[in-house]
Amino acid sequence: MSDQSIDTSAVPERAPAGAAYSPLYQQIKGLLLQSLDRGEWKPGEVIPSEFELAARFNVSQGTVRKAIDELAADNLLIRRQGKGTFVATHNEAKVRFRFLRLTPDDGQPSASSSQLIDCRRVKAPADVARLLDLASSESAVNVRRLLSFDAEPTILDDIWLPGAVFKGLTTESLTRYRGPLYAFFESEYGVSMVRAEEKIKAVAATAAQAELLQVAPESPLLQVERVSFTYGDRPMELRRGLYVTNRFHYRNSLN
Amino acid sequence: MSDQSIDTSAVPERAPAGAAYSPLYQQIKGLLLQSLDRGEWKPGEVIPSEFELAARFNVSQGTVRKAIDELAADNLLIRRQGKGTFVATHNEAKVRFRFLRLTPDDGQPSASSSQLIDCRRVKAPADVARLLDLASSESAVNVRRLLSFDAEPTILDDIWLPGAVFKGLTTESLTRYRGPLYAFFESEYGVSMVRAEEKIKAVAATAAQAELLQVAPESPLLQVERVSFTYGDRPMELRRGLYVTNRFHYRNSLN
DNA sequence: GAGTGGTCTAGACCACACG
DNA sequence: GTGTGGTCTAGACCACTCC
Repeated sequence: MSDQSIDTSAVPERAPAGAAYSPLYQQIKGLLLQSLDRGEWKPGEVIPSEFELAARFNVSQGTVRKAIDELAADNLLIRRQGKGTFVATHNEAKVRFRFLRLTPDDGQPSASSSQLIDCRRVKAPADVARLLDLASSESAVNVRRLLSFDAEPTILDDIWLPGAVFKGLTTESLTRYRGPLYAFFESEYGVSMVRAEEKIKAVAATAAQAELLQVAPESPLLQVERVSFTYGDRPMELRRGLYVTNRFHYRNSLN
Repeated sequence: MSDQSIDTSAVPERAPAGAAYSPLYQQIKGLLLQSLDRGEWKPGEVIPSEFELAARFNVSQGTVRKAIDELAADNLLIRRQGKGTFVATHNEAKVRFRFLRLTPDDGQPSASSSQLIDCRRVKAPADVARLLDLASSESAVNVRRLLSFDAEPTILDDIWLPGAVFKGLTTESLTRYRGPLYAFFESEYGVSMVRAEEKIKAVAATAAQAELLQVAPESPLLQVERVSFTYGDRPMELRRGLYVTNRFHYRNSLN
């Protein structure tokens, strides 16, 4: 239990003159993030107990606790009293609506289905390359799909992924998978989406969009551009969605 | 410094058999919330130091600290190292954009101006009464205004307030005030907005709306319905906004 | 009962603001 | 220097889960 080989200079030095001061628990948080990033513990798995981690890093349990507290607040870890601390995953029911903010105006549940329109591999367009931090010559995967709720077409998604990371992604593998796309990315490509930024506008439907979504051309649609990030704030997905908001709305909480 | 008259049963009992268990720091948080609600400390003021509060409530400083931590995480309090803990206010620069999520597509700043269209006192319509928890016979204040950025009309707001709370509110007092509306509510009516829920849709501009916003009729607009809450989750404002999103977008972060 | 996270305490020391 | 919040520690005990 003692004499771990991790070390990294046992008791981290405090601000070596002129350097940026960083509290111990922040450093521990950084080390935990590294472990998560490199996949030492996979989504859904338990991480070592607080006392184990405290021994590994040569700090007190309370300091580890504070580091984990912050990671749990960011939804990267999930604490379960009596059981342990787990790596967050996009498979849990409570998290399913963390990224999808569109909800029915009345009542809650509705049967959803996804129809794949297209999946191709192309050189990344300039705007996509910029948002995903890709070199202009790199390849990208483009997925287009239509989501329906209660058999009503509601969301038209145009998704872009870095080709270098999502290697084996094909129409076939996508069609076979059941469940949230982000859970698919986790289990198949080890890519965990941790955070996202959205930019929302109101736009008029083009003829092609109107036909797919079964609304009148020029109908107002909610346009949602989302960039999702993995550990280390690396952009990993660009998703441009068009939402029909006749019977649905985008919900948001301001704190 | 000792022998405070607050008491409330010195050391709170732990779960008196079958009762819901509540940690000490949560109870302290509740007491602090009560003090905030009743205005013991006003927005912008310092609250007593952690040690003072610990003495008052007969708990350790660490326990008070955890209670304050949560209130600070909810943006009700603001900690300033070396100075003290302050009651949050809507006057600070960092908080100005906590509720207004509309930002220019490029660049940051822009001159904003507010034009008051209307301010009247009426019996609350059914839908407004329901959202603001008013009896159907109660009065409400309805404010309409047009916000412009760089002299371009951008936001058309339709605001509803409970008449019983906002007694002296008139066109005149509104016009006189400079700064955010929520700061005005704080200083003039002691109403602090603490949290809000928004429902967003894309809609087509009516003729009247189009004229005010100087866009073509049937133009797509972002419709944002916001309900704001004070302490104790009491709804205190209903705001229906229409945003022109040609050069602006609604930004959101998903965690 | 053993192990895990959750609460509470007490005390020491650090970083920061202000007179 | 004094007072405030911020960090870190060590130890005790509670609540929950699983065997």
